[in-house]
Formats: sequence, structure tokens, C-alpha cells
Amino acid sequence: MPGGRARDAEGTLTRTAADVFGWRSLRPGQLTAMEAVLEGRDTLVVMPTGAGKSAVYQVAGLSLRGPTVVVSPLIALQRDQIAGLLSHRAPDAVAVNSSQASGETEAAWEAVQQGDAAYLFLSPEQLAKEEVVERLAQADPSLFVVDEAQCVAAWGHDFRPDYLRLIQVVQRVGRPTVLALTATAAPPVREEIVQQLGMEDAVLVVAGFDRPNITLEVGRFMQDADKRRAVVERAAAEPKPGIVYTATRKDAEEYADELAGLGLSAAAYHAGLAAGERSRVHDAFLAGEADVVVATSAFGMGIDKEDVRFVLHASLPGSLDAYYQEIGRAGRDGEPAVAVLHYRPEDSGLQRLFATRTPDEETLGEVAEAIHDRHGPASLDDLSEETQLSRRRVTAAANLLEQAGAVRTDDDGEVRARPDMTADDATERATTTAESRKRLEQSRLEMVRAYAETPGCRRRFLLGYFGEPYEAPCGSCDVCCADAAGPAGDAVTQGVTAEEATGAAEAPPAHPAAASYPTGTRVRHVEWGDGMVMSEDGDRITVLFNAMGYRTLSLGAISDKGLLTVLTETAGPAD
DNA sequence: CGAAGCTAGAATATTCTAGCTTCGGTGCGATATT
Repeated sequence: MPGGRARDAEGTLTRTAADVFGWRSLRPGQLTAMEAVLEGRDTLVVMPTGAGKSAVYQVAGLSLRGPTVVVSPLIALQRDQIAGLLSHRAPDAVAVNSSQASGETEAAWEAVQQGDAAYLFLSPEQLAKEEVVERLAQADPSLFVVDEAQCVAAWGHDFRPDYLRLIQVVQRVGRPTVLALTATAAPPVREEIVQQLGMEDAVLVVAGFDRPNITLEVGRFMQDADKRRAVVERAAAEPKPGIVYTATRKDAEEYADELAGLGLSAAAYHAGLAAGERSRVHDAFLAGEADVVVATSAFGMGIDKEDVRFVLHASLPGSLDAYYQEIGRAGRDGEPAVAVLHYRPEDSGLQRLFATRTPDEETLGEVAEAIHDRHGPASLDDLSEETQLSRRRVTAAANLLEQAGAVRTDDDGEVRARPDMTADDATERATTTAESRKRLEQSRLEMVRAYAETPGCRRRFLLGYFGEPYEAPCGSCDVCCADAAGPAGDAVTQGVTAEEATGAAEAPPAHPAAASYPTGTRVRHVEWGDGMVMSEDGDRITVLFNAMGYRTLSLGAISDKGLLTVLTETAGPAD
């Protein structure tokens, strides 16, 4: 009797939540996700920070036999999570990472093995080690949690390539249920998380993205000096506390100095600072002792502060996913907050550089050759030694080769060449894969520019990017406000030309062809191949092409020239 | 891709400029020194 079982599950979960954690009720999204996990379904949860994502595995994990493994990107986050669990009557939680003494690590494994610890926290790099995977397999985990799962898509391709090898780890530790948690992920990113983690028939739990108390603004500048002045003035004028994001460490220092010079309590935060200074700034901000933190993207994960009143960007971010994540740190208390993007068109140069740093053909060739010369399985460590390339570069190259179908990883986590392919073929295919990856990243950046330059409602644009239809005007973005105030009402749009500031907030009238291409439709373009409609904006649609990335198309042009056909074949399981 | 820093040579004895090179963001873990 499924209904009865579901009620039992709900009863068990709410009882555990109350008895162990002291939570008197669970939110609908939390309960849905927990129930799915208890049924053994792979689950992706997309919920804003503060909505209780961690509760999903904390509670559900206790209703399953065996330990819960939590993959977490930052050791500091692992500590926070463990401290949170220890403050409740939950069973013990332990971590295995490089910051602890070997005795402590031994004790952690012992506790997991004995069943004394219900939760084990690890980084993806730990899971790249043979010994760690073996010990974990012995512990027979029932639930494999990937926290901050946007890291899979954002970091897996280059910065932390072990994120893309978790799929093998899941298989090797007995294929536990996979639960992925993230605060921000547009539909293509969700799809990538599901695919890269090998989640099957995944249940998707998505909370709404709109944060109506955050006012959205964009300021466009031609001169660097004008932009800098606007950022500083704005940071000084807005109610505190707030965060200013910069693209470089140097900018973070300079803005912080300038704000401090105005008498504000301002501090810089970036990865180049000594650990002690970083935690001092972090703690001061959380404690309400700092007015403004000026930071690179290093400042973010683990910042759970309710009363942040503004998030200013002094340059373009690399993607709207990153942007929404960063501005989402404002106004968590529901009180008014503001997010202002300041930019110059030249800003995109740096982000373009970051976006196009995939392994080059030479590296791919060296790794492909080393794998082929083995005539058998090769560990990434051995390949690193043989090629004299760093472990990270070898892993990134191996991931690309694997994605291109040119090598495969076996059950021991070792890679093998495909017998029917030469090293040169493998290199060529991986290079092609790398190139389409670059195009995708560049098109993500183009979407940031499109947001910055949209003549329509910014909220509608952002929510559309995240797959949420929204009826403009929102009444709380610069475009909608300028529209309401008429041509003279440019008080909130610094550095924007009058023409831009008075653009209509409402979407242009829908083109008659719009009905043929609703969001989610699979389409084929004569030149760019297959893709999916991501959003529509009156007379234009944005399509994410598999090989080309995001492209915005005019409905008039495509229907006149018959450029885009709808694929009748239905998509696979909704994921 | 774009900005900043460096160097060589020009115009004039210290400053300027053109042209070249370098650098730029996220963290883990392991290793080498105190």
C-alpha cells in the first residue's frame, strides 16, 4: 500500500526531525526530497541558502542503514556542517581531510566502520585516492551527498577535475543513492549535474528563484575611472553591511583601501591573503563588525548572514549562475536589499580568458599517448609521473578524453584506451570536445552581457535564464523604475544613456511564431545543430545548442528563412 | 582579451613613449622547512 508507506515515511521523518533536531515542522520541499531519498531515488535539490537543504540529508540519512557520505568542496564548510550536527542530538559526524592529524583520520574511519558516526565529510580530492575509496566501500554507505553541487559543473572541467570523477566513485562504493544539493542552477546546469554524477531517473526538487526584495540595477560605463567612482560612491551611500565583488585581487585591495579612506570599516578578501587574515575578515563580517567586504569570488560559500543590504559588482561575473549565487547573499532576512552590476564592455576580456582555459591539444595529445602506450589500465598518478604533467592537468585531460568517448575508466578507477582508436584519433576527438566546451563557456558570458544590456525587465530576464516564467514589469529593477518614472526618472541608473534607461520594461509583443517554440522544445538549426529552447522574450528566443552554447535568435528571421525546426522525437526522462 | 609593468631608445640629461612581456580566480593535498 504505497499511500500507507508514504505516510509511514513522513511520520518517521517528521519524528526524527523533531526528536533529534528539534524542528517542529518540515517544509514541503524538504519533505518531498527526504521521501524520495528514502525510496532510494537519486534526487537533485535546488533551494536557496537558508531554506534547509542540509536538513534533507541530515534527517533522511538517519532513517537509512549505513553511513551518509557528504562531499563538500571546502574544509571550512565541512567543519561548519559537523559543528551544526554536534549541536543537536544527532549521532557523531566526522571528516577525513588533509588538515587533520593522521590519528584523527584513523579515529574517524574507525567511528564510521563501527557505526558510531552516521556522517562522513570528504572533499572530491580525497575520493580520488584509492585507499579512501576502498575504506569507504567497506563502510557500505547508503547515501552519497554532493553538497554545493554547482561545483560539479563550475569547477569540474578545470579547476577541480576530481568533481567529474565522482561518478566512478559512486559505482565503486556500492552505488548508494545520490543526493545533489545546490542553491543556484539553471536548467542546463541541473542537467549537467545529473549527467556528470550518473544520477538515474532523478527526482528534481526546485524551489522558486525569485527574490523580490532584491532590487536589480545595472550601470554601464565607458571610462574605468567613472565606473570606479560609481562603485565607491554606491558602497558608501547604501545601508550597511554589504559586499563588493571584484574580478581581481588587486581591485579588491584598492577598493577596500579607498572605502577605508572614507572612514568605513572595509576589508579586502581574496585567496591571496594569509589564512589568519581571511578568517579574521570572514568572522568580522558575520559578527556585524565590518561595513563592507570587498572580495573576489573566493568570498561566498558558507556566508550565512541574513542582513546583507547590498551586493555590488565592480566588473562582469563569468556567468549568470555565478552572478545569481553572489547577489543571492543579499537580503536573506526578506528586508529590502540591492544588487548593482557595474561594468564596462572591456570587462568581459578577463572572463573570456578564464572561460577558454581548457587543456590544449598538446596536453591532450601527451595524455592520450601515455594512455595508449600502456596497453592496459593506467592510474592517473602513473600518468602524471610519466607525462611530467600535474595531477590536475592529467585529470582534466583524462576527463575530456573520456567525455569524447576516447578512453574509459574501469571499475578500479583506472583509465584505458579504446582499442579501436589511435592516440591521434583520441586527441582529435577530445580537442573537438574541448572546443565546444569553450564555446559554451563563452556563450554563458554572452548571457551575462545580454542581461546587462537587456532593454526589458531585468528580473524577467534573470528568472527566464533559470527557467522560471515571469510577468514583467517587476517594479523593482532599474528598467521598470525608469519606465514608470518616465524619461526624466534616471535617478537610479548611473552611467546609463537616456536611451537605454527609458527602454520599455514590458516584453515586446510576442511574435506569432513564438507558440511553436515553447521553453523546453528540442530544436535543430540548419547551421548550429541540435539544441533546446531556454527562454523566450517576445520576438526572440534563446536556444542552448549542444555544440555552440547559448544563441539568441530573432523569431522573424528564423521563420522567414526556415532555419529552425522542432524535433518531434521526445526528450528522455525529465531531468 | 586587456591592463600594467618593463625596457630600450628618442629627445635632451631626466622624462617620455612605443613596443614588448607578463599577468590575471576559485581549493584541495602533499612536501619541504622551521
